[in-house]
Amino acid sequence: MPATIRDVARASGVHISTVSRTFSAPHLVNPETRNRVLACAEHLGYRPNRAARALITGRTHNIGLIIADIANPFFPPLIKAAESQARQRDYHIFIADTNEDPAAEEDLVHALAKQVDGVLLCSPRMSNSLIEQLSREVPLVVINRQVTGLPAVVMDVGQGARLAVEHLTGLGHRELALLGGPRGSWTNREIRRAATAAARAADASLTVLGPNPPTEGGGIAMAEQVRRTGATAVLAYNDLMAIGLMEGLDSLGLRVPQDISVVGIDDIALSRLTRPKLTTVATPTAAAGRTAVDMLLQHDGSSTARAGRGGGRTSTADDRRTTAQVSLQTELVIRDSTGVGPAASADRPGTAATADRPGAASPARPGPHGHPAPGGATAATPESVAS
Amino acid sequence: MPATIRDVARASGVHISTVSRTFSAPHLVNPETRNRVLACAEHLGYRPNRAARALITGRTHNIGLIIADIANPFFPPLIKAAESQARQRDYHIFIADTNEDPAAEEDLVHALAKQVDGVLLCSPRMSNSLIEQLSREVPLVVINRQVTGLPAVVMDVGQGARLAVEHLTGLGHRELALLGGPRGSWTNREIRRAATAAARAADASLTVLGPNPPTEGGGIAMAEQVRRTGATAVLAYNDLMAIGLMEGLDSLGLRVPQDISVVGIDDIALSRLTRPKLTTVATPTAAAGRTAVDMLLQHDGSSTARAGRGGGRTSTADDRRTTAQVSLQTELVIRDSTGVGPAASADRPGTAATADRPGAASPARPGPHGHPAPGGATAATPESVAS
DNA sequence: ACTTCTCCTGCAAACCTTTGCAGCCAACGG
DNA sequence: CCGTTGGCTGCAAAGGTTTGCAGGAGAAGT
Repeated sequence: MPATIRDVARASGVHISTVSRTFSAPHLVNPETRNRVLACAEHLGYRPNRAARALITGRTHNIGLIIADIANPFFPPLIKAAESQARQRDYHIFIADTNEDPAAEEDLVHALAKQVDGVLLCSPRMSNSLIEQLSREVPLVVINRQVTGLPAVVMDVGQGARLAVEHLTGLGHRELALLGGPRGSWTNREIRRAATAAARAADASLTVLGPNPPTEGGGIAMAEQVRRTGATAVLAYNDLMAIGLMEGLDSLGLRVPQDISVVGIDDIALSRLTRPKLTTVATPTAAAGRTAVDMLLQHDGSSTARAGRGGGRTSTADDRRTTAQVSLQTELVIRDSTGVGPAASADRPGTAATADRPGAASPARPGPHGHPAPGGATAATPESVAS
Repeated sequence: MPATIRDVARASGVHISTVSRTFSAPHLVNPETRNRVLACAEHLGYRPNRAARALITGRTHNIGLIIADIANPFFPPLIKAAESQARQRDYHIFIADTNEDPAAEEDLVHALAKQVDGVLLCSPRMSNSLIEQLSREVPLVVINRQVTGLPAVVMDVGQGARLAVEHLTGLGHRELALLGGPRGSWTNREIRRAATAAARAADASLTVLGPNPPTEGGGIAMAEQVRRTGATAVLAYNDLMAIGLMEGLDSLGLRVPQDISVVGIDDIALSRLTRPKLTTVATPTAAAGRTAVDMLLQHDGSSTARAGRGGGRTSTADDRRTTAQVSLQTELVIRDSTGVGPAASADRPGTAATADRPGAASPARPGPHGHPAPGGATAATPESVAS
């Protein structure tokens, strides 16, 4: 039913190869002929069959995008940007949601491998070894993690976490908590390392809690534990958890930011809409999506466009040919969920760096539970410095 | 580099056609041979090349999914469900974001047409005529709109809007406002029709405002106008607008729900997280995604699975072969953004159905603007009953 | 023993393009 | 006038798979 190259050839009285060239190498065909062919093609509604083309050229003009969880509001802006960038370069995007299920992920990549020219992998929990194996099957670009030998685009959450901690200590907080994310996440490790370092540099203590599921529920569930640490400020693995935490703190009778400050990471759209509005570390998700497709596509020659967008980029490696790592800067956006710490309101006896009684700093309504913190605030765990 | 059918044939000492049959028609090949072939294939890591297969069978096992705006939180759950359902049936999903740009949409469909077996269209503003033209090029299922002759899955927002209005009038509100969505949206028309009818039935007045962009910003911007209508309760086209509206009302000094009640539509995840939590009409987006791929796939024989999921479904048409319309039920979820209306607190003089002075019902702090409403609250516009 | 049937397998065409190679023609230099 | 060049076009192979058709082997029926 749909017109093929042969129909066009017949209609315009030339050989199919001429029609083919009209589309894929226009300079090789006489302008007059070309116009005639073009006219016929237009008239017949002809579009080259990409599958057939792929069969012979080996290039499908498709990109796979594997996402851990589409419904996580962190991802849609990334997807959107990747799709847009891809389309602009005449590529289409296959999308796949793995539901964080490693088995599904492997199947997926295999199934996709033949149909795409490359895959963008955005799946924090997948094992490194599997990724390496996969990368032998199809060009891969990983997002928000680092795998030796593979091109990657990461967001510099370490820097962001440092900024956040500095912001907090600057406000006078000495007892910090870090609401950790899922085990095995590169981002999580990065945040933890940077946060502990920054806390130590500011002579503040930092309790790290986790691992936790990176969801609103994960935040809600940890509210009680956070309170027990006695921290007056907490940095969460992502905005979703931060928001859940605020929710949980609220039902414990703790006010944000008066009693406790909360900062998230990601700056998802939602964070502007909570009350109080969430202070958070903005990650350039859209830029990451664009950059990732650029990296994938620059590898295969075809596209000559030089990657030049997404400001604030720091190329960490040689731009030669392979395994570039692009790190995108983050920034702290201060809204209403952070406020001055206890040290600012009164210069109490006892140096700030030592652990006080939990809750002593906050004049919160008592709340239903009155337990003292079991072990007091623990010091930062410095052993995680090695990547 | 990747193993082809020929490699497997050579390795297992059979003809390629036997290998082919081993995968696509196993019952035609001797079990013994089959196992040998399977073993070789496994060993070589062979996977049938879907492009080559598509070339000859004409079936790509791909589905296109065209979305107006991926970043709109309404869509991700739909995408996720569609992707999952598709994969379960051994289909992959091409995703495309049109940015609400009609020109992009057309290109997209054309480009996709050859690469997919069908397209799910989720793009409220696209013109009907274009859709019809497209449907001649590739099987289409439209979501949340109705195009004569095309299979569709819609969410029954009309019913939801009715429920919402009844909820509001039941609380004693007599002055309602409807914060309309974008022009040309089927959903918008449906809501409007049902809401006006329900308001009339309850003898309440309803002012419809719009069209507006279906975003948070659209809601914020309309806060002042909403207040001018004097309405004590408002139904918004979607949750995003409702949330924006609450934001705007707040900065006007109006409290929700004490001064004014707000209800949204969609029940996006965000709505559980705002303060106050948003009362809203829950639409079964995930079920819609699943159902849509089922409809698309049941058309082409191959899959024999009977569509039987997504409870609460009402089939509006014959299940014969073509142009079925599936309507999914919605339900009202009552949270904290709606409260009793002024009629409940004091039985003022003047029948409820007539327009009072705007703001008279609310003891709000004055706020910066003191204009009386220009035309007072207008009556419902009944001319939009025809679809 | 001969036909008929069933089961399995091989053959080759077909799907729609791309692309290296060769051929044609006109123009041009000598 | 001949040889060369350059611009354009046709030819045919190739890419990986499916599938109608035919053939072969053995079993079953007569």
